[in-house]
Amino acid sequence: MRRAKQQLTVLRALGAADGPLSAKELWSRLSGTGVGLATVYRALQRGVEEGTLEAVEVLGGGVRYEPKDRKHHHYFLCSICDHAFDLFGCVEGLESLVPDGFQMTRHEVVLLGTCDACASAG
Amino acid sequence: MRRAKQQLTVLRALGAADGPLSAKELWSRLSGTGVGLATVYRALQRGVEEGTLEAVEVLGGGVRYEPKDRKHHHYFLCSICDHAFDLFGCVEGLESLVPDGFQMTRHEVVLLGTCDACASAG
DNA sequence: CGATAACTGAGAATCGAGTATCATCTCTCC
DNA sequence: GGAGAGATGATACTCGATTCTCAGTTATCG
Repeated sequence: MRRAKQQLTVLRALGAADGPLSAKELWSRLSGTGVGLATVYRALQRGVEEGTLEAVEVLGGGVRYEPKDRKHHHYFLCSICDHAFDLFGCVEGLESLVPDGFQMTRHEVVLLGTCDACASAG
Repeated sequence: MRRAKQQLTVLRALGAADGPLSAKELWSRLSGTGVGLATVYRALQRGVEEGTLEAVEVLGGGVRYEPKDRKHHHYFLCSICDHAFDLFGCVEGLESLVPDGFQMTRHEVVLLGTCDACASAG
């Protein structure tokens, strides 16, 4: 039986986000709930172990986490607020970039720029 | 006048590489020359300040450096040897991924998999 | 050669991210 | 209510990357 109430709070906040969040980012969204940073890390670690979360690396520093049930997608990283937004869709023609003898198993695409909110505010 | 002999050694090694190198990676390629890690960092920092080098972030951890004179390109990151290789060419259709209100100024593409050497060895 | 400023390597110091520890708290089951 | 496992928050700690410090070295110019 799972009694981890605070961890659920953490996972719920992560599920509600519009993109992958870092531990710190997630923690700051929980200020007011009294959840400690250690608990955030515990929830994330556990989620990854149980296979419900995925640790992803976008540019711009550390690891971010998001629910694993999402389809293949990429990210838009806002250079002002440093938040990563999920994008939908993908691109074609990646195979043609692969050099002879190399085997591509995965690809990542990151778009950088300014998000809606920051563009309006700026 | 520039008298930094060791720093030139560092920059030359970086220029000869087939992709961006991290400070450590670069340093290990200089083992035998007696160049210290601090000097590698100094050369990189100076190169960036002078505009001849660029600090780039590929996935897989830290910052890597490469000469700034190279054209727009992307990277292939080998998950075995963890080396990043320059790729030539780019992809189309990125604009269609950008959500309304967002402004894209840059993009990064990283292909992951196994490089030629590691695939043969594996 | 001799003075000076730049450069160098080694190791100490710093910084941030993530982890371990521990005393306390709280479910759950009886 | 009481016992015990699991959960929690604060904080100390670890670890790797980078920067700083300093004493010794070296290039340049006269």
